Amino acid sequence: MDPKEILKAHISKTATLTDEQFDYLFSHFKPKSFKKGQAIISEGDKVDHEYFVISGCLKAFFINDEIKMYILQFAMPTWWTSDYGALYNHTRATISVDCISDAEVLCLSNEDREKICSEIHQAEHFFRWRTNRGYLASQKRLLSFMNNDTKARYEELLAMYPQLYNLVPKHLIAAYLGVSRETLSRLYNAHK
Amino acid sequence: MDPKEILKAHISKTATLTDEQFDYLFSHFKPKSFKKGQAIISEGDKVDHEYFVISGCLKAFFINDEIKMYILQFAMPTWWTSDYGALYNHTRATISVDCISDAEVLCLSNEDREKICSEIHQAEHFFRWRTNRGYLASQKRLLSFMNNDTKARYEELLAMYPQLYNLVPKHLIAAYLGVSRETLSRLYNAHK
DNA sequence: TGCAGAATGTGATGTAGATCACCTAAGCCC
DNA sequence: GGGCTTAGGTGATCTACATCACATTCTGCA
Repeated sequence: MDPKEILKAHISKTATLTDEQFDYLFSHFKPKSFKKGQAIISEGDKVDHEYFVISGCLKAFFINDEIKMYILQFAMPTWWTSDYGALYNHTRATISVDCISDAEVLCLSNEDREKICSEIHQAEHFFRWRTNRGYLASQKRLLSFMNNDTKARYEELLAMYPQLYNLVPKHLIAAYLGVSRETLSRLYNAHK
Repeated sequence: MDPKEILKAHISKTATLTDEQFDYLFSHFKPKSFKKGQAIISEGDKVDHEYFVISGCLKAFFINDEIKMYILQFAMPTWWTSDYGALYNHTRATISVDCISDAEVLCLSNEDREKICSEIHQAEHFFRWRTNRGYLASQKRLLSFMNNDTKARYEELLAMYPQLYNLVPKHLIAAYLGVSRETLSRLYNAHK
């Protein structure tokens, strides 16, 4: 399935666009390919695009002063990612994005998104719902952080994204859960 | 300042509505007053409204199996709150909302919001941006949870909302930070 | 105005998970 | 294909915070 069809199927779940409108919208996306390990956004960069994943897996992460990494999001096909804080506030990137595997993405600039949203009401509708889902997911994860211990969060993650177990090295899963790789290792070796 | 003017000032920061459009939009909001301690949404309720705070302070919270409370959000004037998960997915409330002080709010039904969004492009624009800000705040809080210890999060919270220190009992601040009230107490009594 | 319940402080003790140190196995690259 | 880097496992120790227990205000309201 080609990128255009994937995006079309994705958007048509929440918004009704005519073919002309969709073609117009799609004309603002630039396809791009990346190799495993390649950076898409690095800390300190100027950020002016967001990315829609067609294939592969990205991670959006934050590195703190003690060089510890925290993963905010794994981005799988049909997910969107970027440093949205930097993108919307026109500040430098504090969140980085790179490729866990080879990946194809569609790039959309902040400017183009805003232009399209103001020109096509249904596009604005789509982006409202997309953000909405992100907000709900983020709240849910926050609650899980407060309420559950590491083991419960690990199981929750694997129940939600079983593919991750094989696709993603364990120390990245630890960085998503916010625990040390040692603790995670002990965790799933204990109950087998 | 009356509720209508407060909402108008709030919305006009991100969207441009004509007076007629705003009047139409405003006609869908129902003002309501609550007393300190009163519940607005209780676990298990059917949720069909969201709430815009005019005065007072609300809290949105979750109670887990061990009857421990976690506060997702303090809602101050010009903030919006609800159990958005339940509201958008038409499920029963898992998040509750009640009043920390006497409060006035404007109620907007989910149905009316969607109707207005489809009728007025700029209203949809406003709600996209509102959700966006919520999403960014939620991501920031998640990062803070992973990266900072309790003391840093406590100081961050008070730096952001100095009013809270006097307005809100300490055990609620602990419930927001996700620590026990004992730990919080020891924390700010240590460094004085 | 007096008292019941809520809010807060503080000691003692238990524990999940961090950190450090070191080891093994598996990719990957010239 | 040999060496080097990255991923992963495991023991020992340390620490922030939870939990329990109880004392001490504060506060709203009968």
